[in-house]
Amino acid sequence: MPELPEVEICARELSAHLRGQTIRRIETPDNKIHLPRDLAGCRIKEIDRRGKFIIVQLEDERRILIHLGMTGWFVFRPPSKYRLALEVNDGAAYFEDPRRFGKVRLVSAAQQEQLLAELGPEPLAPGFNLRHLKRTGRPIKVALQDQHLVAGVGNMYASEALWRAHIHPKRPADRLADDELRRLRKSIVYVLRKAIAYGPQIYEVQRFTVYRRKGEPCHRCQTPIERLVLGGRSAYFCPQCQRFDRGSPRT
DNA sequence: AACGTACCCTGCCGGC
DNA sequence: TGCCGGCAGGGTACGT
Repeated sequence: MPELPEVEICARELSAHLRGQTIRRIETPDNKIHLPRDLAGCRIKEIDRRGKFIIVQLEDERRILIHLGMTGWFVFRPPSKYRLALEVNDGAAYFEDPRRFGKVRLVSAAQQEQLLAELGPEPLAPGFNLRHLKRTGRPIKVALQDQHLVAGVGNMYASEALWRAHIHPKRPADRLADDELRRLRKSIVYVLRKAIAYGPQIYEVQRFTVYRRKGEPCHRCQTPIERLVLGGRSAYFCPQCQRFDRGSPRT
């Protein structure tokens, strides 16, 4: 499940292969992806990321906005099945996405601005903080995954960051103390940065402390990890380290 | 407005 | 061994 780190790595790889190149041909075998043929001849100026979106900036100020969905990623040699091929003068990028939840669309600069304006702050940008989460009473994990509140955090890194910060996923966001929010902010930045540091190997070297480890021992206290469903999504946590009724961890 | 839920889609897992 | 139902899980659209 691509979240901020995976999307960041994907964007960097795309940049390495496509930046400065001119589009030669676009192929969209998937009937849910539509890109105009006239993109051929257009030069790719820059590739950026905002939240979980990849932004391919074209020379003519149009942008290809890409969301990887759950199973999307790019490869640079033709795979057996792909939803989009972007051929450039020196190479090509192929969009693989078995579950087809990914989205690709061409937008104007103004449309991009409008779409991405609704995203919350970037966790890795300077000045990032979680003070605004005090304005919602939703469970903290649900709030963290709301892209309007924090951009780029999804199910796995939300669980990982909450474990690291000793905070129960169900705690109402508006009842977190200042030091808890501070701890959580640091934990988010830590888990995201660490994942990005893995680089393209991320899918092979991913090591989770709680995510998908139900029943296995907590890395800190050996208590079996538990799973609960929040906002229709799995939350993994250590019932010992992340008490619902106790704000602060024992240090 | 804010929150909960169904849906999209397909690979994979467990049960029989 | 093989089949099959159900689940996971991003975002979004919709109902309350």
